[in-house]
Amino acid sequence: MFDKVDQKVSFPDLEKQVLAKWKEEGAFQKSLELRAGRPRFVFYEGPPTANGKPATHHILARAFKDLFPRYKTMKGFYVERKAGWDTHGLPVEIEIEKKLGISGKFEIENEVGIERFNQLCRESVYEYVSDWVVFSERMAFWQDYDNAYWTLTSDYIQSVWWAISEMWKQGLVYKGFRVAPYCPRCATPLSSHELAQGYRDNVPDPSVFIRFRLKNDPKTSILAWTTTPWTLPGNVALAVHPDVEYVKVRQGAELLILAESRLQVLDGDYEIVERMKGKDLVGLDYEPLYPYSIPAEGRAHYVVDADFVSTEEGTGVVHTSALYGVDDLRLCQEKGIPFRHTVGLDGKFLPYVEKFAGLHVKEANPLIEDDLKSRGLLYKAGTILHTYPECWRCKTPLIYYALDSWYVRTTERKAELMANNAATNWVPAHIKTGRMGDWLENNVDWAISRSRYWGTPIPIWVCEACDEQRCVGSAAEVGLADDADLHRPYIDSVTVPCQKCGGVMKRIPEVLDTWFDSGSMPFAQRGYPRKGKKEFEETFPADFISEAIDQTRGWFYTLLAISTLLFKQNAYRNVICLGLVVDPKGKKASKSRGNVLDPNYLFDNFGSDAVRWYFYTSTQVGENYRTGDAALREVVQQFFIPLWNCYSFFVTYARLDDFDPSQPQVAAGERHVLDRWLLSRLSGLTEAVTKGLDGYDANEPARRIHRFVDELSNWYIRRSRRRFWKSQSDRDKLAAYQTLFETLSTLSRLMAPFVPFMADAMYRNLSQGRSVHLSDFPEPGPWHDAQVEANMALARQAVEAGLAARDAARIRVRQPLASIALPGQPLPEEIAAIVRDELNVKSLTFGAPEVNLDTEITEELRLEGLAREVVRLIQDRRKKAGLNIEDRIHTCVEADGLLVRAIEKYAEYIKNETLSVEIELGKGDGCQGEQLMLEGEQIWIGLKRS
RNA sequence: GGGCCGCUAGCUCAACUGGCAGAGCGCCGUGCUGAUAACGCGGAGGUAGGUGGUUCGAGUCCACCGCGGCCCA
Repeated sequence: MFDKVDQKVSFPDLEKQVLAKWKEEGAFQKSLELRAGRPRFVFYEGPPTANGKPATHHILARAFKDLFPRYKTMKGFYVERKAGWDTHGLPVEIEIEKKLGISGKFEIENEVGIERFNQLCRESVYEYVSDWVVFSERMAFWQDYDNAYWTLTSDYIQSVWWAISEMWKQGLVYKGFRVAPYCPRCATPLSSHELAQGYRDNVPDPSVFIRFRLKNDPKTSILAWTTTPWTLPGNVALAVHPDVEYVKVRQGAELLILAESRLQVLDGDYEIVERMKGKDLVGLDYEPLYPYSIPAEGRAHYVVDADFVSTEEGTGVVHTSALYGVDDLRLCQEKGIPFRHTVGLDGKFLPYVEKFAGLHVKEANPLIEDDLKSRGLLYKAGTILHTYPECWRCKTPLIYYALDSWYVRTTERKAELMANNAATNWVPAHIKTGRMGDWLENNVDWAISRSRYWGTPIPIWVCEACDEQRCVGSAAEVGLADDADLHRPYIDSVTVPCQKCGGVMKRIPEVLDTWFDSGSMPFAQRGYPRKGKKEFEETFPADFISEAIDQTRGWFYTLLAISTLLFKQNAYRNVICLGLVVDPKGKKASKSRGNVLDPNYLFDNFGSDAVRWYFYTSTQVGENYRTGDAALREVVQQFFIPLWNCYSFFVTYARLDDFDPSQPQVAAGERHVLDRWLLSRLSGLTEAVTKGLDGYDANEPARRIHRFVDELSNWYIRRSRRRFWKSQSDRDKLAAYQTLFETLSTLSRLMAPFVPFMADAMYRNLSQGRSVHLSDFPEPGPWHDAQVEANMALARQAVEAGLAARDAARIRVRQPLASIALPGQPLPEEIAAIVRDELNVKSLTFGAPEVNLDTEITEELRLEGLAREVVRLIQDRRKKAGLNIEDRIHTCVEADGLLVRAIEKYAEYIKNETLSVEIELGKGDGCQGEQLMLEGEQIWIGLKRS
């Protein structure tokens, strides 16, 4: 016997009940035990940073992360789901700086101390973990939180160390320069994350045009433009675009070279004397502005070609200063141009830049202009307003500045990276060759070091005496216990003897890019290679990962890079790359805009299944989600309520009739055509959902399920209602129950990976309390019947045409008519009967050239129509009186003329339809009733429970 | 500045390889209802972001431009 189902249900409440049951039963654990020893399906959790609260976009990623493991579990795989927490990095540090009311390295090191600072960072990452667990459980994201990996543990850090040491052994780790936005006041580089917080519009800056005199022809100058005169003492080259048109122009006594499309920057008249391509200029030597910028050896101060040169502004010639621009540095490295710093970490010119030594770069700007002007090298100067980054802490304008940095030489393995990417299944597919492929195509060496505190310390020790370098791969190698805290500042004081000269080796001060931590998780989550060798080998690479598109250059890349370098393959075979959650207008959610959706609000108002379903169905994967109340309300109204009503309809009648699902099945061939049709559709649905999920497509399967529920509700159940309702229990009724039971049972299993709560609530009641998540995913039943499906489609078209014809004739459907003729081929009688019933006509013929409805209402038809009206009124009263569906009643009717004749003639019909034991003419004793109008005549209808 | 994605009805989104522009919501009219906070039928609502091109034929392919988003610089 099925439990009673409330037709009015609160989905959020329902979910909480199911959640409680899961906890009580240990459902997740059971689902794992059920598949123990079975082939694995490997999922990797991309660890969220644990020091912030979960937000709505986390529902999106977790919805997809949960879907496929659930599906594969039902398909018989063992799907371990190890949770993970990303615990290091700048966001954590910044939060602590805010809490302490400090900012910058000076205050951290000298006022707080690294020890206390890192202790606070460590504490802060635990702060939100319980929020995350509650959030994830609330949305049915099943994960093993008890065995989560934490990137801050010694085991994890040692695995990461091992990874770096392996790269070191391959000669892939080196020290070089890295240009970053740099705050000279705070003496620290800023991450892109910090940079994004501090752009300011309309910042005034100098705009200067400089003559670079050609060595072999001092009358001719190349004209270059810059907004940072302070970088001019560091000039080492001029860059031109090889394919752009340049011109040499005469102005008075001098000749100037610039891009033809930039001639507008010249003051006064000019005469073009020569044209050339950028590539024709390449190799020309020019007189250096200053003698400071290069070491003694190597060739500098000549024209080079560069693709990044644009002709949108300036002169089409880019002054290149090596250490003060990202492109500049890359170009000089590519071309082998030597360089050295002219400016120190304090933002002041170095002593050997004699003219400007000790001056801050901003102070030096006008002096440099003056100096060049006095030497005749300044063509013109002015001021421009542009958008320029400033330090989010102290509002100091940032400069781009090259710092020492440690790199991994990923460019050396670019071909392998691209091959491994090409072998990976990306969903959507365009990411592979598009965003990801493009990123790899333009791969630059990975800058892995950060001059910060709360991170995995880089395990490189350098000899103070002889500069010998050593990279270690475990704590033991530097004499530490396995469980030692390997963070700063403790690790900073660990020294090792130099094997080369016997001197003292000290660790470099940097910590590791946090992305290196998370990219190491395939092995570091096991503590590999010191531990977990077997587990790692069994679970590498992952079958499936999923995150949002912003991870292309984040986790998706670092997993690929690290695995390619260490294991010569990608760490994942299939990846779903999700779009972003935006507001209903397509704008990114942000606190300042006030358009952030609170996940708990969504869970409480719509239920987490509804939010999940919305993410699966609303748009193609990879697109953005315009998420708001209206979209979720629609999901509930369009899908969840109709589905629930199908289910509650079944349970209501199955209880009344004591339906027993274990009875012998009525053979499919003996069942009503509606049953055969529905089962055929169900079989097709099962096939399509399976195929879709096997291909990592959630969208099409979910949309198909939605369409199926619509057909189930608005065609099968609507047309089958009377079969469940009728009082005699015959084989047809049994077949209807068996069909609907099979359908709901299969449907709940098909839906289980998508909407785990709803599916479990349904399936449990249909299966004596067994969780749907412990069941097998359905296989398509042997019911496929293309003919029945085709005929039913024709029948629905026929109904559509017939109802339109009735509407055009202004005859309501309740009024029976004699006949209708429709175009097309005849349908089998069992299906034609459905059409007749739906159209309420006595006879249906096919083959007419157009729809032909017999609109004549004979007296006999009229009486029958009135009888149906009376039935409707009685039913309406039953409902209003709050009677149960199965209650028998005593009905009293008072009317005249045609109405009485209709009631008398169709008394049996009316009694049968309304469960009236008796129809009494007149206002009988105890009947609650009211006076009504029917077809222009008075009628009094009353009833009482019999 | 570069790359990728998107732009189709008032809103949210469909349409396998080029072949008569669709659905849901909303709106108007109407019908139906003892499963449904529903449902049916009809209707209004589209220069498919813009401009060119390829083609017998373009929402679909190509080029350029615009707007939105993400990433990189």
